[in-house]
Amino acid sequence: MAPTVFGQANCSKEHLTPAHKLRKPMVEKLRRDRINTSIEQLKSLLGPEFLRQQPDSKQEKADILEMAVSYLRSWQQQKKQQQQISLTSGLTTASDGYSRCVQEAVSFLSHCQVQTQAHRRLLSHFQGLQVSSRTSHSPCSLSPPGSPLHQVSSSKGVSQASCGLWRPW
DNA sequence: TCTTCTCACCTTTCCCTACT
DNA sequence: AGTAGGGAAAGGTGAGAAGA
Repeated sequence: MAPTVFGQANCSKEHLTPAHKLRKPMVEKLRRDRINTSIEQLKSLLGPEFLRQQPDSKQEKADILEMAVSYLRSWQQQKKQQQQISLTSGLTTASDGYSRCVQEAVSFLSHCQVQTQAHRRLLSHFQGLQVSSRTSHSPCSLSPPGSPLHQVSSSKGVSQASCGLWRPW
């Protein structure tokens, strides 16, 4: 699998330590894995949407990215329309919508019969969010801990994710 | 200045399809 | 059935940007 062409590139490579030469492919592989994992996640998020439009086609990475772009575009348009509507009705901001989501989740979990440890932790987590959302309405409260963005932005190497980018889909 | 990360390019491998 | 051709993905590498 190793490329067979080496040529003049070797000359400028002399200064690299053997450790560095060994590590580079691994680092690059990890990077590609991150890209592929994210594309896979994107694919699973877009899955139903994608299959509805292209039922028989093979899902290539480029297709997934294109679908994500078009989906985000339509989502933004939808969001604009919803903002128009919410201005005329009670809801004024996205954080109102988020608070209502948390409220719904707490209500649902409270009425559930199954009381596993995960269930209880989830419930107390959402209850905590209810309290904090009442006290602070910063834009970052739109990106709850545990949301995809929160997990990604806290991981090493992904620095671009800002708190305003979380999409509730 | 050194290290780390990212991008772009190239080669190789795998898989699918059309053709004989 | 098998083989050639093409596309997609994986993998390796150099170069340059960015950060410590």
